[in-house]
Amino acid sequence: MTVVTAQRRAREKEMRRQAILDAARQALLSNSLRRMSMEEIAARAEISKGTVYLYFANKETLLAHLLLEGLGILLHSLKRAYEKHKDDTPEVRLRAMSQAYLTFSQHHEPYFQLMTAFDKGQFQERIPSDLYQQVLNRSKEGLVWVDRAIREGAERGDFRLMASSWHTAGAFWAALNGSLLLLAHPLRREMIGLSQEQLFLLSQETFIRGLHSHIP
Amino acid sequence: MTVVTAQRRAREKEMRRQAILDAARQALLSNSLRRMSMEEIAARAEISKGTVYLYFANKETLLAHLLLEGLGILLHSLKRAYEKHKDDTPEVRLRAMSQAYLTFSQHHEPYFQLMTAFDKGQFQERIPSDLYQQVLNRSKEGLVWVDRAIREGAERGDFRLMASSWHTAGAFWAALNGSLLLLAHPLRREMIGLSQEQLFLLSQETFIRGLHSHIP
Amino acid sequence: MTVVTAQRRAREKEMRRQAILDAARQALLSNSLRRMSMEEIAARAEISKGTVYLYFANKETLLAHLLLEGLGILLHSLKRAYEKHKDDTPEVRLRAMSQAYLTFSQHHEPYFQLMTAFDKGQFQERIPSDLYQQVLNRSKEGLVWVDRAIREGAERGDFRLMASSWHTAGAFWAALNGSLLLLAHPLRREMIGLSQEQLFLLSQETFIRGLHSHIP
Amino acid sequence: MTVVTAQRRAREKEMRRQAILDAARQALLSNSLRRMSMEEIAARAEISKGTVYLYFANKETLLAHLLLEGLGILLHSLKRAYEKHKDDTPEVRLRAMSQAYLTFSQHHEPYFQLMTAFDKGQFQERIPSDLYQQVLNRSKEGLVWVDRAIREGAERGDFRLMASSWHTAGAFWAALNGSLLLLAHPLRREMIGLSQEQLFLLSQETFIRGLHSHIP
DNA sequence: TATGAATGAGTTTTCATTCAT
DNA sequence: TATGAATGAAAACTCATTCAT
Repeated sequence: MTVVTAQRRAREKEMRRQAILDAARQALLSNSLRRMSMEEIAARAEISKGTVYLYFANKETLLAHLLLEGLGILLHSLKRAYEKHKDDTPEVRLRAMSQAYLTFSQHHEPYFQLMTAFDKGQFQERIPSDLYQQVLNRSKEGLVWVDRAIREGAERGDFRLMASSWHTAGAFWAALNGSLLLLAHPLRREMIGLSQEQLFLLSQETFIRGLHSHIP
Repeated sequence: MTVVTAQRRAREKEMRRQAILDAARQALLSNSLRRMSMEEIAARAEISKGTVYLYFANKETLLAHLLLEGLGILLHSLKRAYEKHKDDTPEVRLRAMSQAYLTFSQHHEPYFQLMTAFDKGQFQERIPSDLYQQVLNRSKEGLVWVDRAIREGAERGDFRLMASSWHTAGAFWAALNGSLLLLAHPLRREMIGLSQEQLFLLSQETFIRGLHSHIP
Repeated sequence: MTVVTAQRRAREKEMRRQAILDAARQALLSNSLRRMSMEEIAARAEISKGTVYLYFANKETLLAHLLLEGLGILLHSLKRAYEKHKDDTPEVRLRAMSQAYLTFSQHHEPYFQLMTAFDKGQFQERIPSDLYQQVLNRSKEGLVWVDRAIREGAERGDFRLMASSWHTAGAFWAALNGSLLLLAHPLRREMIGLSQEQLFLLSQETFIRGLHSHIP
Repeated sequence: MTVVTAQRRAREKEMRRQAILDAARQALLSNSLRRMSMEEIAARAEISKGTVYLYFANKETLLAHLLLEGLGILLHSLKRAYEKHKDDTPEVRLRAMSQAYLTFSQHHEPYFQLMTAFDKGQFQERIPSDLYQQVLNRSKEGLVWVDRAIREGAERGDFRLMASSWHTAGAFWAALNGSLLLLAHPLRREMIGLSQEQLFLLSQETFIRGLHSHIP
C-alpha cells in the first residue's frame, strides 16, 4: 500500500519534472533563450513559480538538464546512424551521422539552440560540477562516433587525413555546425540563396571530398 | 558664415556619433553582449544616456551601425588580401582571405561577436529596414571576394565545384566560422584539443582540398 | 493495553517534539536567526516540513519553546552558582552567577542569540499568550536569584543600593548583557580593544564596586 | 544661467536624496528593520523603486548612510554636552553625555535601532569599504568624548579606574546600551518594573559610583 | 541639441504555510 | 499522525527608454 503510494508519488514527481522540462523546451521554441523566463516556464507547466524551484535549483541547472536531454537524443541518433550502416563503408557511416545531425537540428531546434548557447551565461558557476561534467562527457561521446568513422576510413585508405582523426572529427563537426548557424538567420539564408539543408549538404560533401585521398 | 557653422555642426555631430560607436565597441570588448548597457556606452562616450538616443533610435539600431562598421573593416581586409595576391593562384588568394578573416576575428573581437549575435535578439523588428538592407548588402560584398577567387579557381580548372561558386563560397565561410564558434568556449577547446587557430587552419585546408579536382 | 499504547504514544510524541527543538537549535547554531528556515529544521530532524507544524503552530511558537528551554538551562546554572556559594558572601555569589551567565552565553550561543532577538519579529502577536507568559515568568525567575544575592548584600551592609534590589538586579543584568551585545560584532571588538570576556569582567567589577558602600 | 540650473539641480538632487533617507527613517520607525523593504521606502518617498537605486547602490548602502547620519547627530550631541560643561567636573560631563545618549535613543529611535543592527546583515560585504570606515570612525569619535571625561576624572583623582580610560569608556557605553536594549521590549519593561529611562539612570549612576575612589 | 533624473515592467529567488493523500 | 508537493506573496535589483528643462 505505502509502497504503491510511494511509487505513484515518484512517478508523479518524475512526470512533473518532465513537464517542467517540456515547458522550458516550448518556451525556448517560441521565445529566444534570453527572453525565456522562469515565469513563463511555470505558466506553461501550469504550476507556480516556486514549484519550479522544487525541481531545479536555479535557471541554469534547469537548462543544463534540458541540454543533457537533448544531448542524449542526439547521441542516440548518432549511434543508430553508425550502427545501421555497420557493414557499409566509413564514408557512408559518416554521411549517415551527418544526416542525423541535420535532422536533429531541424526537429529539436530548442535543444540545438541550447547547445549553441552553452558557452553564454554563467553555466559553469551556477550548476553543480558533476552536472557540468555530464554535459561535457555527453558532448564528447557524440564526437566519438564521428571520430570512429573517420579513423576507419583512414585505416582503410579511403581518407588521407591532415591531422588526427579526433581533430578532423572536430573540424567536420565545426563545418556542419557552421553551416547551420550561418543560416540560422533568414536574412543570411536569403543572402546565400540556399536552404539550411542545402548548405549543410554542400558543406558535408565538400568536407568529405577533402578527406579523400583521391577523387572518387 | 551660416554655411560654415552648419558644416562645423555636421562635423561635430558626426564626431559625436563616432564617439558613441567607439564607446559601444569598447563596452562590448570588456563586457559580453548582454551585459553591455546603454548606461555604460554613455559613460564611456562621456555623454548622457539621453544623448545616445538622439543619435540612435534604440539599442539595436546602435548595434546595427556598429556591425556595419565592423563589416566595413572586414570588407577592406578581404579586398586587400585579394588584391595583394592578384598575380598568384586563386587558391593562394582564397587562403589569404581566409587568413584575413581569422585575423579579423582575433583583432576585432567585438565586431566579430556582433556578427555572430546578429540573428539573436529582435534586430529585424527594431531597426529601420534600410539599415537592415545595408547590413545585408555589406555582408554580401564580403562574400563576393571569396566567390570571385573560387570562381577563378574553377575557371582555371584548379577547383571542381559541387555547386555554384557563390554557394561554395557560402559553405567555405560557414566552415571557417563554425570552427571559430565551436572553440569560442574554452571547454570545447579543451575537448577538441586544438587552439582556435589550429582548428581554423585544419578546416580551411580540408575545405580547400575538397575543392580541388585532384590531390595537390 | 490501550493505556500502555497511549503512554508509548505520548512518549514518542514528546521525543519527536524534542527532536524538532534540537534540530532548531542546531540550525540556529550553524546559520543566523534570519537564515534559519523551517526547511532546514525539518531536514535536521529528519521529518517533513508539514510534521513540524503538527508540533508547533508556527515558526515563532517553535522559537518561543526553544527559548523556554534555554531559559531553563540558564535558570539551572544560576541556581547552582547561587547554591554552590551558599556559605560565601553575597558578593561572591553575585560574581559566581555573573560568571555563570558569561559561560552560558559562550556555551549556548543559540539560546543566548534567541534571548537577544526576543524583542524583534512579531513574537507577541504570533504565539499563544500563555506561552508568552511562561517565557516572561522564566525570565523573571532567573533574575530572582540575582535579586536575592543583591538583597542579602544590602541587608548585610556590604552593598548600599540606589534602588530596590530588584531594580538593581535588572541594571546588573543589563550591564552584563550590554557588554556581550556590544562586542558581538568583531569590528567593535577591535574598536574597543578587548575580548568579550574582558569587557564582561570589567563591567561586572565596575558595577559591583558601584554597589559597595565603601571601597573594598 | 547654466550655472544656476546646475545649482538648482544639485540642490534638488540633494533634496531627493534626503527625502529617500527620510523615507527610510520613517519606514524604520513604523516597521522593524527586517520588514522594511525598498518598495516601502520608494512608496514613502513617492518615487519609483528604480529611482532609489539611482541614489544608493543597494539597500545596505542606503542604511549605512542613514546610520552615518544618525551617528553624526549623536556625535554632535555628545560634543555639545561635553563642551557645555567644560568648566564643571568630569563627572558632570560624563553624566551630561550619558543623558545626551538617552535623549538620542528616545528621540531618534530609528537611528538607534540601526546602530544596534549594524552587526546583522551583510553590511561589510555590500557597502564600499570607505563608507564602512566612515561608520567605524564616527562610532569611535563618539567614544572619544566619553573617554576624555573619564580620563580627566582619573587624572583629577575623582575616579580610580580598573582598566584604561578607553576600556572603561567602552564598559560605560556597554552598560548604558544594555539598559536600553534590555527594555526595548515592553514585556521586559513590565518584568523589571522600570521605564527605559529609569533603568538607564540607575545603570548610569551605579556605574559612575563604581568609578569613584570614594563614596561621594 | 544635450542633459540626467525618473520610470516601471521584468527577472530570479526565497520561504512560511497549507492541504490532499 | 505524517508526508511532501505546491503555493504565492514578497524581496532586491536591472535597464532600456522617456521627457521636462
